[in-house]
Amino acid sequence: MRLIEDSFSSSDSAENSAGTMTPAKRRMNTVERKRQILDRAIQFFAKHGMDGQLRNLTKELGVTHTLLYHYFPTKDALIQEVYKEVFESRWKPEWEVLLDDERLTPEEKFNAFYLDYTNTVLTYDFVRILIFSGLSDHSISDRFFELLRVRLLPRLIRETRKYCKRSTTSKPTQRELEFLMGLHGGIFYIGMRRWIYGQAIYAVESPNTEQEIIRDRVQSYLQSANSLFA
Amino acid sequence: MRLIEDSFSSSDSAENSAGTMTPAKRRMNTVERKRQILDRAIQFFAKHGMDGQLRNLTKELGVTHTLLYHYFPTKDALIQEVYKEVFESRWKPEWEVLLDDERLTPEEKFNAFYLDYTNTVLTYDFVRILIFSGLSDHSISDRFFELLRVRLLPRLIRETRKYCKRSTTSKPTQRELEFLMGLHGGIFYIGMRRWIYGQAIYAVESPNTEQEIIRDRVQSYLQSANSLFA
DNA sequence: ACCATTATTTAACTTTTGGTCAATAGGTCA
DNA sequence: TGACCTATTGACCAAAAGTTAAATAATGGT
Repeated sequence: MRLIEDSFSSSDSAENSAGTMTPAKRRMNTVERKRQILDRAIQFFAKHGMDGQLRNLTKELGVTHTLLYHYFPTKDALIQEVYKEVFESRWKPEWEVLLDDERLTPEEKFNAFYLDYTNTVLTYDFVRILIFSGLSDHSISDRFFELLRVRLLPRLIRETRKYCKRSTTSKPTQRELEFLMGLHGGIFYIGMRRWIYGQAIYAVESPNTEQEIIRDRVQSYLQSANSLFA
Repeated sequence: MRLIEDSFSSSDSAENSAGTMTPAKRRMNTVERKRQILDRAIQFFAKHGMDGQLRNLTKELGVTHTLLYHYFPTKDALIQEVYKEVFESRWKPEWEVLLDDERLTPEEKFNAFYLDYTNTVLTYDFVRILIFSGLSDHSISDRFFELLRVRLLPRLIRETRKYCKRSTTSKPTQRELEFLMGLHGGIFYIGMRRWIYGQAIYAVESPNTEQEIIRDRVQSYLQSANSLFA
């Protein structure tokens, strides 16, 4: 009796994000279920932090919390997989290709890159999990910044210098890097406001506003770099 | 026996932040102890988040966790006081005075303000607690941004317009505000890198670097505003 | 249709943690 | 010194939360 009630009240078909109405498969195959758990865990931990309770997470899945231990040895193991997933899936190698493209001007590169960066990195999941990570251990935030430092910043500095018609051979100075971080931080702050502080910023009604904002800032950055580092 | 050991091993004199070596007063007066608890709670929650355990907090104080309930009715009450303390003690009304000062140029105002803002707001306690708050309920982060929105941004926009020799009467446009948020966010990001991601940025060896960084960015912002909103 | 496999659940254990309360003891004042 | 006040503690509780192990029931292959 209780069994039957439960399997109805908390089955997938009800919870299933209003619309896709899958017929509440009783038993999933391993890989599919694991995927499902991981996806949901990303959203869940992004929302509640890594202290979120497994029982609440599995409730969203319509499953008992003990089922998790069939797929992940421990909560921490699950969290590590969440980190890995969020972290590794978001970095686009294309960015490096884009920034190395000979046919584009520095300005075009900056604009294209930051627009795409905003859309792929500055998402709910990524921003929040990155910051949750930073607040506790620095496990992923460190790795992420390492990517930034090695793959991205040198290229952006190089393009900045190209724009200013300066030599691109010498090592970036601290001052150049800090000035660049002003632009970069200002753009990351867009994600902060949106996903941490819950601000609307610019509404859905104007999708190209974002592009304008970035264009303004990039232009400002490049022009000022030109006069600062002349 | 156990009693005696405990009162030695975890007494104040040991934990007492290496240096001030007070002789481990057995019994404090109410107001003094409350102050002490609150101060420690701020550091503690800033470090571990609001989910930090009371037993760990009081261990740092060399006191049983039940003592907290002598001073605060509940954990949440303590947290509210922490919020209030951190939040209310950091906002300086002088900032508004400074920005309204007739004798300073816009550039001087921006530089002076953001330098002081960096030093008072971008501290370990403040940045982390603000973000912890933003990640859960938005209780303080909302209030803080309200201050920003009402007391600060209009003044900064006004000064920006003055710098550009434009009329300061009309309401700030979305574009102006967003451009300003680029500067503001870039500066807040300094605190993020330092206190969330644990980056060194510029080391202690060069204390005036911070001033240079801000100066560069402010100058960039104002000059670009001039050309963007001409 | 039956059996082996394994996804899933149920029940139970353990530790953690916010909170209560009566008992203890440090400090002060007469 | 003795008595009162109250800061502080120790024992305890109940709910929360991670983890385990055995029982159950889909599913797929023969």
